[in-house]
Amino acid sequence: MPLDRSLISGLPAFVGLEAGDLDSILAPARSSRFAKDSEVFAQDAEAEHFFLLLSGHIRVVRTTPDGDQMIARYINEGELFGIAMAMGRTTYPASAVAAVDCVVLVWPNAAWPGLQSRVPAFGASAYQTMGARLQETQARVMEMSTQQVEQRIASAVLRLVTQSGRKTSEGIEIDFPISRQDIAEMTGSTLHTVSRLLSAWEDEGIVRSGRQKVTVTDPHALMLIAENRPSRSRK
Amino acid sequence: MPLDRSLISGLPAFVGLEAGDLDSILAPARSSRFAKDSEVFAQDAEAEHFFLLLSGHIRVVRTTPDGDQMIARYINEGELFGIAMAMGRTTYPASAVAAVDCVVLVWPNAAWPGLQSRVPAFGASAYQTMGARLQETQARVMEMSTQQVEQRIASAVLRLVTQSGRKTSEGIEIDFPISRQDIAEMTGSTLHTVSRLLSAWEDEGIVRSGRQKVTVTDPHALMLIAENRPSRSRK
DNA sequence: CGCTGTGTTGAATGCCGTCAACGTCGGTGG
DNA sequence: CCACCGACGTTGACGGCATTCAACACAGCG
Repeated sequence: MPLDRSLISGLPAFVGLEAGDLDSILAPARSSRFAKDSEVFAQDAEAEHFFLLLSGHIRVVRTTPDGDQMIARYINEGELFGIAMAMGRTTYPASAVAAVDCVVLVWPNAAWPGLQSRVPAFGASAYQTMGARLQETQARVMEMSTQQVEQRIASAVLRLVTQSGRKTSEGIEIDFPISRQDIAEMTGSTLHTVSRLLSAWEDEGIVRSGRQKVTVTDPHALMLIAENRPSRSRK
Repeated sequence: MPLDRSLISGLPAFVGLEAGDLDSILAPARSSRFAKDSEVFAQDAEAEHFFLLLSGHIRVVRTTPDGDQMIARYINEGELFGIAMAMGRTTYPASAVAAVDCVVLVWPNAAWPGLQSRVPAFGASAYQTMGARLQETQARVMEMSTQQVEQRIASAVLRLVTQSGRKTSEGIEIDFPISRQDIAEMTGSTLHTVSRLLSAWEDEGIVRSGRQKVTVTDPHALMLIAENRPSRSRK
């Protein structure tokens, strides 16, 4: 049974496309479910598909030859990922793991050239995604070069709540389970340092956090920390 | 007088293109010279052109709001740069400065859509470039997260000599003037640390370096350092 | 009811940035 | 030609930030 075009018609990447275009895009795709903690694709594996996240959250992880891990990014609903082909690669540069139960659209790589010529806006969208990621990544290099750990962690938490936040009665909560270790791997730090800082922020009333859970109650204060502009009453 | 297609016919980005395609590419371009230390474009300026480096070396520099600088990359001969448009940007995310006297081809942004549809290989080449840079940048984030300063600096020097090296009687020399400060800004370090390490390596016979100049005499030893596999006779 | 994954907190170590002083090279102008 | 000056480079001493090491607490699950 073919996929319904309502699946993707609302996505920012595809606004303004006609029904026929949407059908062309969906024709070679199938949808697939991934349970929490299962792997969508593995680093260095032959890239045979590309993906779009319909629902859930996905963690993109890179591992060094000697076993160190880092989280390259989190994928949000509606984003393309695993587009190795658009980057001119034949293998995936990282692994993708479902942070929660996920539903994704999967295309075989072979569909890429046809899609790109038939629906140019689709190719453009992929390149747009790539450009955005290049910018983010460069901003991250800059952060790592010039900022201290506390500022980097504050920035990372802020990015997470703005990109994947959910409003609750207490503040804005990160929408998926995330451990101290995860935040450490995003910021080039250690779970110990992250734990200490989150505890300190909790004492100051900026965040509330628990097991695999972080809620920001005072985003403005966090922003000041991220920009290294100490508010009054900080050491 | 129109530009001659021999200017670009030998570039890896354009191999296999027909004469007509090359002429189409060159038609909207003009060539321009930039003296050493002059600025090709400025960070945050409106992006009105994109560029290809015909000869020389260009330093791409990002500056933070509070004045910290870092070197995002060096552009080598034959590479596209300043392709903000392909990334969906309207301003340049960094400044570009001639590291030596340079000759560049300059296209107005307005030429982009036409070129891309008339010579699809040209657009593909730009996206290829963008993909390569995304990979490099991600590798750099990884490096900064997991490696110590000595390894990062060793990697940076190795990249410089492999991408922009020139063989001399003593070893492979970086082909343009580069200071300790420059290397520090590439690695998120300080000129002091860079100086100390280069001195130490010189004592071990791995490099020879002088004013704005670095020559690697034992690339293999440097590689061992970059991978943190200490050779014998290192502390 | 133990076991595993997660989180907290204290103490010690060490890398590397910061501060400081000096040396050296190359260009420039008198 | 020489004196001066600024940019670049070197080296030592010190100290702070964050990792490392260690021990414990707590939750969820089989």
